[in-house]
Amino acid sequence: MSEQSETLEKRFMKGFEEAIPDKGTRQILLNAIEVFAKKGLAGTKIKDIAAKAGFSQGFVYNYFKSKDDIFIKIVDLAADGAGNSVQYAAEMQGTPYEKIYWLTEAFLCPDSIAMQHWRLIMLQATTSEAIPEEAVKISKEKIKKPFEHLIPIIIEGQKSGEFVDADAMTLAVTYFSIIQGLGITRMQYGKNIPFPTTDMVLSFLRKNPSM
Amino acid sequence: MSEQSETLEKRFMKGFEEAIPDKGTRQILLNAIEVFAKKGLAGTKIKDIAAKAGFSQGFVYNYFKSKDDIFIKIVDLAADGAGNSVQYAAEMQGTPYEKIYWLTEAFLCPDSIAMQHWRLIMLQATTSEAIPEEAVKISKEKIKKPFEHLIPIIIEGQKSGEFVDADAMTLAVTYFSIIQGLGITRMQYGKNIPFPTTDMVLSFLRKNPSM
DNA sequence: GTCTATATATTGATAGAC
DNA sequence: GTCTATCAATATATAGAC
Repeated sequence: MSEQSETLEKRFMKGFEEAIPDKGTRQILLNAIEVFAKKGLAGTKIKDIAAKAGFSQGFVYNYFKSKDDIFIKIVDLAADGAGNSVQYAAEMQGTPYEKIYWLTEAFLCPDSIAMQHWRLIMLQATTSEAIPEEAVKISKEKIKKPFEHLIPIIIEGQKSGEFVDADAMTLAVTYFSIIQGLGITRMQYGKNIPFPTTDMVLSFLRKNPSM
Repeated sequence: MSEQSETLEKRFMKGFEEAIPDKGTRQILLNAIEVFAKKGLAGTKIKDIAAKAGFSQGFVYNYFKSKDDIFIKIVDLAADGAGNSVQYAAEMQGTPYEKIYWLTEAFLCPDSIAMQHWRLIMLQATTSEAIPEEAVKISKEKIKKPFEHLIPIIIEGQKSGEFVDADAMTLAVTYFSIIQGLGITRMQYGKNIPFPTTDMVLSFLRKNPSM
């Protein structure tokens, strides 16, 4: 499991470095992700980000023209990351269940703190009203991609008889909702809380769950 | 379903009126709940709350001594509300599955916008670092009650053979995580998104799901 | 009771020093 | 390149007017 989710982490970081060539910009973004996730957009002060990145407050403005700008960029990257993860799973070798199993473990891996941070930021972008319009627009647009890649996997599993015959979109919504909820629980209570097995998480999807 | 969840709503409001006898204080709190849920603590300005409640900005300070104070009070009420809901389900007549079925419908009822607002505020209280210490303390303390009331239901269902034989605490964590995730999805996409049936939501819990 | 006006503090963003 | 100093804007909380 850890080997596989390292692959996903690496994939994330590789895409990140390609999208953001400049090292200083990356340094600010990486630190801003964590602060935004923990304090929210309005609760985050430029000083917090700067301090965490090891810069002075004013220096941040050499890289970004505003706090909103940093946030929008992160929402953009996070939305891409979610879509790419599912696409990666869709293109794997294996049965539909194996693909979703792998994806689930990658999403919920307790060592992928970064993944939970991305998700909390996407959560703000989709539930908060105190968010720049462009961030809302981006997240609405890019949220489609995970669904577009997950639904074919679900349909394939239904054809092979592995998965229940409910509406595929409903199952996809359910899947991402459950992932979201469990991811938040991970953030709240950390590593050592009783946590369901991946098989248990996915039992809503399977015709004959093995448990 | 709607009849039953009205009961839960009524229960919420009744407890609320008992806890907050003063009408003006309630008026501010009820409006603050919605604004805090949508904008977060830091993103909410006293002016927003005052405007929504139909007061001037300064007038709010006749009822509360600070913004943090309002937030802390709401966290306290929300945490109680969650615990009371599960307690109410535990004390119902019926099989364990019927109790959890009813609770799930009450939690996820698309007309209970208030319920989703409480949950978003509890989410802030448990994931954000930009939150008054007392709110954190209260939520940590009161989060135990829902578990204390849910676990006996689960164990009862396991004894009767309705539920799977996994660790009861793990099942409870899974249950609340799923509720949390689905509740957020409801907030994000509203009423008209494809949504799982309650039976589907609870299939992780049942030995022989009927679907 | 409720509002208006204001003092005080915080912070986002700029510009100039080193 | 990076920081310090500062301006301008916004918000909290208070206090006094009606």
